[in-house]
Amino acid sequence: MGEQSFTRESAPTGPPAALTNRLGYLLKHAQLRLADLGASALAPFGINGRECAVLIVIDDVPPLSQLELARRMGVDRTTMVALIDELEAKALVARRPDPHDRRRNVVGLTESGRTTLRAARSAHDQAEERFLEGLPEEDAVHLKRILRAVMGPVSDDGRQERPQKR
Amino acid sequence: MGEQSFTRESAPTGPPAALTNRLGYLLKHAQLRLADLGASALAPFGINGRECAVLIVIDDVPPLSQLELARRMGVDRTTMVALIDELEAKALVARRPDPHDRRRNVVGLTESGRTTLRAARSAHDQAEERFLEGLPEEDAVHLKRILRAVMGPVSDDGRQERPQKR
DNA sequence: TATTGTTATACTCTATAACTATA
DNA sequence: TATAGTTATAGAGTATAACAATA
Repeated sequence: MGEQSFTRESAPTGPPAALTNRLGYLLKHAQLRLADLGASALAPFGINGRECAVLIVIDDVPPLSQLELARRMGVDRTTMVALIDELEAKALVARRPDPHDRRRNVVGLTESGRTTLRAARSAHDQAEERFLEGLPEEDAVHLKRILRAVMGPVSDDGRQERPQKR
Repeated sequence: MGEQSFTRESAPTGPPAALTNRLGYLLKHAQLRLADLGASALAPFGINGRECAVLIVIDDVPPLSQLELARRMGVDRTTMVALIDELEAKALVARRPDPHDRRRNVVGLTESGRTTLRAARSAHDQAEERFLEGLPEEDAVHLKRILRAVMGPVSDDGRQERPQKR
């Protein structure tokens, strides 16, 4: 690992306040910390945050092809192929050729996928609670509201109206 | 580019609310958006966010070796070598061998580095304002305060007391 | 023997281009 | 001719291991 020994006078000093007080630094590291907690929470289920997100989308919307799924999530279709490969190898999703258009694969959750998603979601929610622990209840609500506001107007189906990346 | 044509009935629909309402999603995409704005703001100065962060740390703390710099920023020393290489090629920083310990390189800002940092910092601050525009003044303050709170107690010199990553 | 800077290497993540099969 | 899925390849970004110079 990092194996920092700190044998000299140099204590494990972090970045200066000039850096850590910047909004960009705070956002990035808050995100990293939550992602870390989330990854630990999901690990027992053999999935990572990204795979969990795919499961959520598949679960939430009507049956979609890989390409539609990729567009929804803002990743390109080659990335989606690998993602579905992984999830199919874990037997959490299944590809079915669309009988109406044999070029397309419709992707759906398996029974195991549904139960895994339910449990994973709950574990991830607990991680989120740990992330927020120590905050006054109202601050947790504030945080989500403010983040939604800076992300710009979002239509009913969750579509962002500002250009999104990734 | 993405060249998504949407020739069919499928409008450019985004991820469903089941995903976009999660704190992890909001944090990640807020961070991506600010990073994007920041990158655009810094581009005219020929540096990226990470390089700007290095300049800030070099500017803010007493003269440090590459290794100390790397520790401060939570990157490993091989990454710091490449980072300093870049910044030195742009004549923004200079390596000086430490006369007291000839294994070490003390890194400092050049005159050009100082003026560039000043201008870049100001441009980046403006990007941050654009990111927050549309938010009530108090929400912007809330956001920073809440993020600082979830990041855990931070000592005077900016050192985090919880384990940090990256 | 340990530490600093360096280089070479590998690994992850993602994007681009090209191929196939279908339409 | 265009589209969906796939594969191969290349590019960032970052981590690990090994090496030279110095302590």
